[in-house]
Amino acid sequence: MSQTQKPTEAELEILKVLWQSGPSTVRFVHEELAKHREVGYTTTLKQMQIMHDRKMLSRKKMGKTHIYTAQVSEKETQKQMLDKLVDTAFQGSAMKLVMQALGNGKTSSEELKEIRKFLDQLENDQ
Amino acid sequence: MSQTQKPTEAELEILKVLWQSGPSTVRFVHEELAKHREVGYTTTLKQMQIMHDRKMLSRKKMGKTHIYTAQVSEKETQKQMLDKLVDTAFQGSAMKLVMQALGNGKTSSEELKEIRKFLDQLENDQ
DNA sequence: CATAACCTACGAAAAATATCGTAGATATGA
DNA sequence: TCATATCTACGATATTTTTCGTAGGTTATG
Repeated sequence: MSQTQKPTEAELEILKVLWQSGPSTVRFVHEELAKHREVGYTTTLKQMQIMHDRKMLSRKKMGKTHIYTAQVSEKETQKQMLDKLVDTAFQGSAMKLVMQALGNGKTSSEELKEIRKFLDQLENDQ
Repeated sequence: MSQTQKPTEAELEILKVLWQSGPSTVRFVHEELAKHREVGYTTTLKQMQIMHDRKMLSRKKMGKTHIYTAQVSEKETQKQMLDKLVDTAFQGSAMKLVMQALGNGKTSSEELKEIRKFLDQLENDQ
């Protein structure tokens, strides 16, 4: 049920691309990464091969290239990272984390409304 | 203004102890860590010495031992880690993160009320 | 067909983290 | 005073993560 392993920094960046854009070639992922930082093509390739070994990515041969697909779910990963953060940095209190997250003023009032609705649902379920 | 560096895994565990218990000796921190996992005393010592070198901890000699104090603030670190998480795993949306954080049903209705109050404040401020 | 433009696989090195052994200093107390 | 316990400092080693060079294959193009 639980995730095999927590992704490293570099792995997460790759997953992020795949989550956003869906199944992709190494080339594509690489170009996305290269927009933000200096990195060699073979670095990205190797990274993705390793992730494939670790079953974090699946792949399928299409002509001469491979199409990679994320095998760890975005939701699961989010949950895992979040739980960990709550535990290590927020002494187990999701509330503290939430307040900190909202406290920077970057969340629009539309989004705040959404959250309110969500709270309503939560309380009804109890 | 911003933090010097993001703490590593092991560093965070040490900081956590110091945040919770205040200025402490290596011995004390070590015993706390050892409650949760196998680790040698000199490992903790070395780790804390390195953190001292990196200015994450200050220290003061008391008799033959040192008393270490966290020099990075809990709030700052939380904020930094959170921002990063929002950015890398939640596509920049604090709302998504918040919902995920609250969605596991572990937050009490008292806490949910608190959050509601907090939302009120936020919206008033706008 | 030759050559350029891609692609993969593989191995290895570099860099960052984490771990621990040993030695020497200082205090404790039998 | 001598043995024991507890610290620190230092240096190495181990482990994990990140990076990239090189070789060899396949496809597209002149």
